[in-house]
Order: sequence, then C-alpha cells, then structure tokens
Amino acid sequence: MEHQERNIIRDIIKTPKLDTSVLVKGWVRTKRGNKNVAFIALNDGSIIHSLQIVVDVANFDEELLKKITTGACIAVEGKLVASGGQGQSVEVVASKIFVYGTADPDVFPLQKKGHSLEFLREIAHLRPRTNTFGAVLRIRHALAFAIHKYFNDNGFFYLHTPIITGSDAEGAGAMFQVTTLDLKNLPKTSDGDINYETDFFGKSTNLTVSGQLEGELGAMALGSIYTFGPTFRAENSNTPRHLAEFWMIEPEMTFCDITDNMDLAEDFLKYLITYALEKCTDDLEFLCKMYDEELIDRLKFVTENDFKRLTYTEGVAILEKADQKFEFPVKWGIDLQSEHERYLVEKEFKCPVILTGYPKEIKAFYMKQNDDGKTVRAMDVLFPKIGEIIGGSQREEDYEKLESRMNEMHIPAKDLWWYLETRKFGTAPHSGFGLGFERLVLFVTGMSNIRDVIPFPRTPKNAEF
RNA sequence: UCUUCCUUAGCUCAGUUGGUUAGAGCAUCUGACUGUUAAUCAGAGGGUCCUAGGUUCAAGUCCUAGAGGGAGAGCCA
Repeated sequence: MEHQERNIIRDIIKTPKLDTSVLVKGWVRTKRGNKNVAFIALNDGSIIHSLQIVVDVANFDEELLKKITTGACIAVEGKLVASGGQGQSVEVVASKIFVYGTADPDVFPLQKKGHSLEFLREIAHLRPRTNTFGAVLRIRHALAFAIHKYFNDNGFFYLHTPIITGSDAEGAGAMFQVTTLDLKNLPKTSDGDINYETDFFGKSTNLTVSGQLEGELGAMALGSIYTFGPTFRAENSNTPRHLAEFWMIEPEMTFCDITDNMDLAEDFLKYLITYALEKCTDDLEFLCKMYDEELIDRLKFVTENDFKRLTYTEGVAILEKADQKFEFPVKWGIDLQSEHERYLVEKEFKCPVILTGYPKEIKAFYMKQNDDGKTVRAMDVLFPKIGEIIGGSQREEDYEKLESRMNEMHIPAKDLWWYLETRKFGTAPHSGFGLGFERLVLFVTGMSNIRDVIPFPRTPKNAEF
C-alpha cells in the first residue's frame, strides 16, 4: 500500500467525495457475488453502516479473494463512486486489497445471520463486531461524554473518589474484600479474629460501593462536584438490572436543597437523552427497528414532558385506592416494591415519576430529616421499564441530628469521623444523587438486559473475559 | 437467594403415548449464476441429545441430583 491516509467509513458515508481515491480498513461482515463480481460489506466500527466494496474478480488473485470471509480484517484501496445497486448511495470499486487477518469460517462464531443475545454474551470478546453491540457501545460512549460535558458546562468539578475504601459504613450492600493476606494462612489475633494489621493497608479494606461520602467532602470545598467511576456490589443479585461491577455518576451540590436536587436530576436526564437522540440517530434507528419500535418515541416523550413529582405519602394514597391487587399490600411505612413503582409510572402517570419524603426508617442515615419527625428528604426517580434510575437526597447537615441518627442505626461513628467533621467545621446545606450508568444506557438503547449494555459484564458466577 | 421455564448439529429450533438409522432452516464446503443487499438455486459434510446416577426389554423423551442460561421476585443503581 502506498502512503495514503486511512479514510473513516463514517466520513465516507456522511460526506462522500465521489470519484476520489479512498483507503478503508475494517472487518468483513459479508461477501457475496458470482464468478465475475464480488460484494464485500466492510465495517470499521465508526458507524453502524457498512461500506460496500465492489470487486471485479478478474483483477484479483483467487487465493486472496478466498481469504476474504466474514470476520476477516482487510484494507481496500479504490475509487469511491455512486452505487449501481439499490441498498446504498456510494460504494468503493477496489483496486488493491490487503488481508490483515483471516477468520476461518469453520470456527469463526459470528455469522451474517442474527444471533441470540444470550449466545453473544458467551462470546463477549467478539460481540462488539455485531451491529447491535456496535450501536450500544457507541451510544454508551456518547452518554459518557455527554455526562462530562453537562457537568463541565454547569460548573461542576470531576472528583476522583477512591476505589479501595476502608469504610464499609454506608450500608449500600455487600462488599468485595481487598487483601494481600495469604488466604491459606491467615494471621490471627489473640482473640482468634483475623489480624489485619499485617494486611497491605494495615486494616480491612473493600472495593467501594459508592463515592458519595467522599463526594460530599469535595462539594463542601469546591461547591459542586460529580464522580463518575466504577462501583462494586457483592450482592447475589440475578436480575436483568443488576451488575456486580457497574459505573455510577454521583453529583453533589452545596447550597442546594431537595427541590434543586430534583430540578438538576430532571434537567440532567433530559439533556443526556436529547444528546443521544441528536448524536446517535443512526444507531438508535437501528435499535428501534430491530428491538423496540417505540424506543425513539419513548425517548422523545421523556425529553418533552415534565416528570411527575409527588411525595411518598401521596404515592401510597394512590396505591391504596388503586383497583389492582398487589402481591405486597400497601400501607404507609412499607418500602415500595417493584410492582408499586411500576403501577405509578406505567399505569397511573405514564411518565417518569420523582417520589420524595420517604419514611426515615427505610432510608439511609445521612438523609435530612423533615420537621414532621417521620420522613426524610429522599428522592427516587422512577423510569418506565427500568424502575429506579436515580436515588438521592438532601443530606443532613446538622452534626447532632446526624450523629444521633447514626447511633440509632448502629453506624460506627468512629470509622466515619472524617465524614462527621464536615458537619463540625463549616457545615452547609447540600444535596446529591446517584445515577446508575448502565441503567441509563439500558433505557436509552432499549436493550432489556443490563449485561448487554456493558462490554464485559460481571455478575454472580461470571467474570469471564 | 426464592419461584418458574429452558439446555438436541456452528447458530435458531422441531422431535407425538418411551419403540428401527435423531430432523428442519440458516451457517460451512463444492458447484451454478453478469450488480448482489441476511443474494438465489443444486448437492455434500456435520450429533458426547448439558453432566452423573436411576426406572425400563427399550430413554432425546420418565425419575433424582448437579451444572449452565432466561424470566419474575428480593436487594438496589
């Protein structure tokens, strides 16, 4: 190959320069044809569409053409012309072809036919080469970028909170332990407990379940911060909505109450979905056509309509009057079950719902207590199909109230001395929330299993790849 | 973790009341075809019926246990 710069297929398709020479490199999706002419669908991942390569068989070595099978990686130099066929507007008439890597059709698992998502999960190392996962991964990227852009444009600072943590106080779920101790020969104290003094950090450590507590420290100095990083939960959760390793976005804002918090959450979600609608049109159209005909309409609906806001108490009243039998009976004080949340979102209001003012008994220790003595300023954003996509609250900024709540809930204050000190020194009202990134991607792509919106899912009994 | 369904060719699946040599479509290979669009047409090859026990003259099919997967639930994001 001569010195020519590689052309990205997205550029060729979006802004074609007819009758120019192009050099494209990518993976073969299909090859078909007869003994005179062959057609190769070439995809380089830059866009969902493949570029059609036209090969005049007489001009090429038969052995070379034999190597070009589904999955092979090739470079093609040729002339970009208006297509003589129906399915595409432009195509490349090949003058030179170079094969980087073959893919033996006897063993290459991807075919031009569609595969089940379950099968593709078993070959997660190859599934990004399918149309579906290409689309999902490009949308995932666009959303990640939009998150940083939104916060940056709104004066938030990106705070890197630790992945390894010595505190297990948040109670957000079971944790993965991090240790360098020899598990076959654990050092013991005189009481017979494991002696962590000789462990790497000199204490017991875990993978983080949330960056929120550290995020609050950042907000109490920088004003508004957000975190966006991996989070780990060792829960034995086997559902299409849970991962053991997932990415979470946690903004935290000082001088911000629960209403400001709700405003931000709603504006943020609408911004992200709008961004995807504008920047990922081709991918969304593909997913709409193949998986979920209502996808784009549903996304537009969310961006164009206000979320319904109501209190937990109002929500319970609606559920008590509902003409539907629930498996779990409703009364004030219970934690709402999936069926209850689904009723409110999908039957009663038919739009995203923000619930606030939950009973303090069913919420975390750091949430600000209301004057009624019974409820806290929590908020859950409930989405159709997904359920809880955001959980947040105004935080308790009063030192004594926070400390007494920790005692009531048996949270060891001595491990969280640093957290309590934010309330001791220059405390301020502040609020924040957590958004599960994969749940957002799930909603935007219309996929139905969370394992299909992260490249390499970690779930109970599965850490392959 | 609980409930429930599933596991048969590379993939997606059929397989009747337990009964001869386990089938189809697609994929693959060979051939045909002058521009195809998940190309088409003809032919061929391809099986540890998830694993281990058990019942039976006989098990892909019935029973028990285990493994893996899906859906729902709990926990949550």
